Amino acid sequence: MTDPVGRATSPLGFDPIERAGELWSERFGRADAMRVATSVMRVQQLLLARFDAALKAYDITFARYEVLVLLHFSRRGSLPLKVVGERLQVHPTSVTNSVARLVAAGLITRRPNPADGRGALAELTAKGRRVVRDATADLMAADFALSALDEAGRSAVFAQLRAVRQAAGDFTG
Amino acid sequence: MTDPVGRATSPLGFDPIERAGELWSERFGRADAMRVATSVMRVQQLLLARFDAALKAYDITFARYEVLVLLHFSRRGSLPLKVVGERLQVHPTSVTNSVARLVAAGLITRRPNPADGRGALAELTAKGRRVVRDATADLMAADFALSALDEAGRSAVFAQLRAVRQAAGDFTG
DNA sequence: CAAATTTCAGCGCAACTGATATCA
DNA sequence: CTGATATCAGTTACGCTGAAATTT
Repeated sequence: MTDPVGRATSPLGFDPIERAGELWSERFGRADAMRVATSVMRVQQLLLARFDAALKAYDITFARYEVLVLLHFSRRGSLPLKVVGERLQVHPTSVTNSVARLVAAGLITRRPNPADGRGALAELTAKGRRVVRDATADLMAADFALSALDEAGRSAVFAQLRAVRQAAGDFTG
Repeated sequence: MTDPVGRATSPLGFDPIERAGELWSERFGRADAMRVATSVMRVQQLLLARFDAALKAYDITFARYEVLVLLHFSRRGSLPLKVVGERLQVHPTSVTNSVARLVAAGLITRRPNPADGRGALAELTAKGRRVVRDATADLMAADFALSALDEAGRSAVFAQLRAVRQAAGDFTG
């Protein structure tokens, strides 16, 4: 039996990544990069499980929540699907899929883009707007599962990961 | 058209997470937690895409690579499936699946656990050992896609994420 | 007997490929 | 015409649930 975080019911009595790092040093060499990479993988898994659990009350996944937030931020509450894909860095077919499900849930509508006959616009409904606000309040109340980090830690992690993203070509800045 | 990182072909001219943080501050309030959470999600996606691309030469996914590394670290090159699941924090059914595919690829074998008739052992084959070593050399040569981080940055990120993992109940230490 | 280990069938989500329709 | 936008069908990977078989 496991919990929704993909973890055996009883936590390990030691840090598995630290342990892997020790063995890695003995066998392969420097373990610092591997430890960071593995940590990112594991924390992503933990956070996603927490977020999806919190969002279950609104019947949306974290990926769909991100779409709602993006639309909420736009001036008119609507955006071309292309822009959604660019900003959220998701595949066009995934955008199509997310949008279809959000439409089915009554949280957004879609209509042709008057400015470009090829494209479509996704637009928040009143219900969608309520859901973004309520879901966001819940996630913020849970501090995005990051209460273990103080302000300095948050800034540091953000800055370091920003450098990784930039080096990977995510954006030019 | 997108690249395997799920990103539009041309990178954005600004940091989408930083931009989201600004809008978040205006609409919702403190954005520090959201920025860290979103960064972790995005970096995980980037790293995984890089790793999977590097491992494609060996026809394994990163998840399966992790199984091979774990077995390589064990004294006999074999471990009960249960231990594999605990250490890698993956669901029992996912272990079954990974193991089946690694067996099919000739990288491990499985046999009943002599010490516990209920369980099974996964054991590295000679080919599996070669693959772990070669794949590891490739990933280390690529510095796990983390060359943007210096040693202080790596230590900081690891320590901060470790606190998050611990707070989430991943291990007691 | 109850508990542990693993498998199996089936579902959901998301990324990806390749092909296609439509429009700039 | 080309390139861009988006959809659709189909594949794969992986996590999860619920049920079952086997053994402790």
